[in-house]
Parts: sequence; C-alpha cells; structure tokens
Amino acid sequence: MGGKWKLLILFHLHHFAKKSYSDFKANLPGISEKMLSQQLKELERDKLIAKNQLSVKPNRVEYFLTARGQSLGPLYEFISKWGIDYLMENNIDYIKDQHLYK
Amino acid sequence: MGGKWKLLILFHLHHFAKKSYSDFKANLPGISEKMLSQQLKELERDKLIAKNQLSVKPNRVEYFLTARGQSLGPLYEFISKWGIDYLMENNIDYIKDQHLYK
DNA sequence: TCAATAACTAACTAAAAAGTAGGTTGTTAC
DNA sequence: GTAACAACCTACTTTTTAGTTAGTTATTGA
Repeated sequence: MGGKWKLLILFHLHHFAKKSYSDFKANLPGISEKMLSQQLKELERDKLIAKNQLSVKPNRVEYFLTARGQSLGPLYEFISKWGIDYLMENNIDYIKDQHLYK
Repeated sequence: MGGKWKLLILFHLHHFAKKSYSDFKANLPGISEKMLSQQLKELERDKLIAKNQLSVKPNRVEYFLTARGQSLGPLYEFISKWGIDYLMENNIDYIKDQHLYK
C-alpha cells in the first residue's frame, strides 16, 4: 500500500464518503490520469475501496471506502494531524511552500 | 518516510528502546547491510531516531527514538494491530507464509 | 456540430528504490 | 595469528515506481 497517492485518495474518501474519478482529478493537484486510475485500481484490488457503477452507456462511477478501508480511519486521522503539527512546529506555510512537495 | 524497512526499524525501537546495528540485522530477516545502514541514516537525517556513540576505537553505537520518533508511537501500535487482525481474519499463518513477504 | 467533460487505457521514458557482491577497521575469543 | 564479529561503506545491476504524451467512447451544452 505504498503508492505515492494512495493515502491521499483514502483520506479524501474518508472525509467525503463518495467521489467520482474527476473529483479526485480536481482535488489531487499534480496527479496524472495514469497514476490516478492505476492507484484506484490497486486500492480496489486490495479491497480498501470499491465503486458503484452509476451508468454504463455514459460511464459514470462513484468510489467509496469498503469496511476494510474504513477500518484504517484512525490512521488517516493520526497521520493528517501529525503532518499538520509537523508543519506548524517548523513554521512551514504549506500553501506558500507547495513547490517543496511536487 | 516510505522506505521498505523504516517502519519495522521504528517499531523495533518503539518496543525495545535501544538497539545496536547488529540487533537490527538479527531481527529484520532479509535486510541487507546496505539497506540497513541506508535506512538508519535516513531516519537519523529526518530526526526520527538518533544514536549514542558508545565507543569509537571499536565502533559501538546504540540507536534510539527521538521525541519526534516517539510521537509516532500510536501509529506503530495501530498498524501493528491492524496487520495482525488482517492476518487473522484471512487465516494467514505468518510464520508459515513468510515467503509471501520477501 | 463542435468543444468540453467523464472515465478510462496504452506505449514509452526517466528516476528512484532495492538487491548483490564485495571491501574496510578494529575487537575479542581460541 | 586466525577466525569471527561489530559497524559500517562502495560500485554496480535490477526492479519498481512515477511521469509524459497520446489515444478511446460516449454525452451534454452552446
């Protein structure tokens, strides 16, 4: 489960419950479509997320956390809080310094 | 912090407080010396661990968690528990199936 | 009808991480 | 005085991951 974007994808689903492919695209700045669909597929394979097929003719889906994905909830929370604390302790303005993380 | 062995190193220190280079070597089956010293160095660089130089003429050291390394304690605990639960839910005998994780 | 959007896939390249095989310095144990 | 151990380091290869660019199908909105 060590992909560059997986934790972020899971974290988004943890907070917003349901998200479409393009929701991720819009909210994960810098991710390429290849990475996005690859990581979604691996998360599905590992049963951490699943998707509803809303329609087929125009292909519309929504992703959500499985029970297993939800069971990692405390982890998402902890890492998020730890990260924010880390940035604050070190006086890093994330918005200003985003170039550091690309 | 995404090295293959880092979490295991941190987890060992979390449980045993102080460990020497060769303690890790003995308790992380499969790690190469290159990987071990590389990951220790990166963890030091990131201020998650530190070492005491016990002697120089014969080079003896002991590694331990810094305050920052300790602040991740709940993470080590959670992941460890989650992993064990995962193995049990799926009837995986870790000892028997170690080859799966090499 | 033409552009934009949604949800993808595929081919290829580049960069990062890990593995392999060796070498070093200085000890103590036999 | 030789082997074994501790704590490393170096060069090189292989594997894995990520980035780039370019398609595909189908739909709605102007």
